[in-house]
Amino acid sequence: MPDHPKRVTRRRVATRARLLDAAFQVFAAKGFGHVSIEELCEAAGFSRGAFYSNFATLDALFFALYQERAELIAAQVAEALAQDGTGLDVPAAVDRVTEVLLLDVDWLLVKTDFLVHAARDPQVARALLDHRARLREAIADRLFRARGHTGLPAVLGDVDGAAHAVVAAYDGVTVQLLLDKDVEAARAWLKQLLTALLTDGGRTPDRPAHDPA
Amino acid sequence: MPDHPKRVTRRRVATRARLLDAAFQVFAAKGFGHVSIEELCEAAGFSRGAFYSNFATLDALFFALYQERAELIAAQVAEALAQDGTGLDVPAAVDRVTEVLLLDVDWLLVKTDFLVHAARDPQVARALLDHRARLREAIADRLFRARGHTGLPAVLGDVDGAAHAVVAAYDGVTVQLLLDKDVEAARAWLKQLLTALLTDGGRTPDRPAHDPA
DNA sequence: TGTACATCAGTGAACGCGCGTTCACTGATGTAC
DNA sequence: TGTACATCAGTGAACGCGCGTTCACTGATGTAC
Repeated sequence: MPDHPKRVTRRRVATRARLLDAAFQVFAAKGFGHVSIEELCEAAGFSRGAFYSNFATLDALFFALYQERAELIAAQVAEALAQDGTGLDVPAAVDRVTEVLLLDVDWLLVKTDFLVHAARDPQVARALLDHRARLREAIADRLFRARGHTGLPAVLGDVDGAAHAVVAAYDGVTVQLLLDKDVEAARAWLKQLLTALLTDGGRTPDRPAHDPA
Repeated sequence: MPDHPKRVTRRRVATRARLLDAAFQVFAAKGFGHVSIEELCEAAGFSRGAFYSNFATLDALFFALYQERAELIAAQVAEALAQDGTGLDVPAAVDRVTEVLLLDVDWLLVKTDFLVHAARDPQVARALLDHRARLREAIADRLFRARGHTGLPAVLGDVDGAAHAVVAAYDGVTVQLLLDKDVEAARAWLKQLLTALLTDGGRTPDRPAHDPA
């Protein structure tokens, strides 16, 4: 790229990255809204001027942070879903996705902060909804590949409905996890929920382990 | 009660109530963490001194506010569940509970603020977990009364597992509602989810309306 | 590869305001007779 | 029911700090030759 309409020095890139990394840590620990620009800069090892040189407001930084991390997670989920190309082994896919989605409690904290932020700003909500839609599409595609091999409960409607349900289950389990901080229980619980939602009832007489958390 | 170990004047009670009401409005509008004591007092029509006369910190007020409202909602849910004494008409109970739970978006906003707050403070998390446990118990009781008449999917484990699932579905739908603000869609969607979770599969060939939001 | 120059990115001091917190005061409320 | 008194609850001014924001400056980085 010998074309340089706007030079972006590598120094700048590095500073921005360090600011975002520090922001993630500090936001996770104290919550967006309880973090001052001063604090953030100190955590990143910069003076406050560095912040203003890179972002207009704390909100802008938070938005950039969310975009970056959300992209990353989305890619990981897509990978976990693509892994088994045949689309036949739904339980295995559920396992893999569950691992990815509930890997990092700090991310869930920051994500939830971002949710309450978005809930009060339509622009931000738009971005979050878009991201969720992409996630859902990836899931729906996967379920579509598995159709016929797995009986989706008709009450959920079609494959899109089922994808919606998966996301809702994820969100629901996240809430409990944020309170009890028990990642293992949350994973087991999410797997159970997804199984209940994606298979047609599972009225097997033998019961799996239950009552998580 | 002629016994007065600590006089609580009615003036004090009224002031406290007005502060809490104002707090609910302002927190819903701007989010806890973006509200100053100054702002809150102005909204309530008091000077800042009034606040300090009634609460030690903003956190303390928020906690009191949550307790108060949560109690109220819990009572409403319990009522909605008790309404049909026989315990046979589960779909009707689902409808009634759905109405109550998704009645007030402002409450969902405040509740979610409280969640992110609780996620970073074990004491507060404890209170929230207790409240959720009470809700779950009420639901489990109700499902227990309906046992035999409705086939719970075995994957969820027992009645407690199903109650857990109901709460998770509620939380999941709440997230979507906070973003798209479509209460009607959220209600329809929650009903569908609960139906899928509480009945054994519903593999009826005719599909209900689907793909909300 | 080296040097001279231009531009950029982050520094850190300075300013000022918003707001948390305190407290002496006073009007309101409750009590005693 | 009325009056005098005591206590309480909210007032609002004052203090000061934390921090958002700006900006002249300088060391770092990139460019040209």
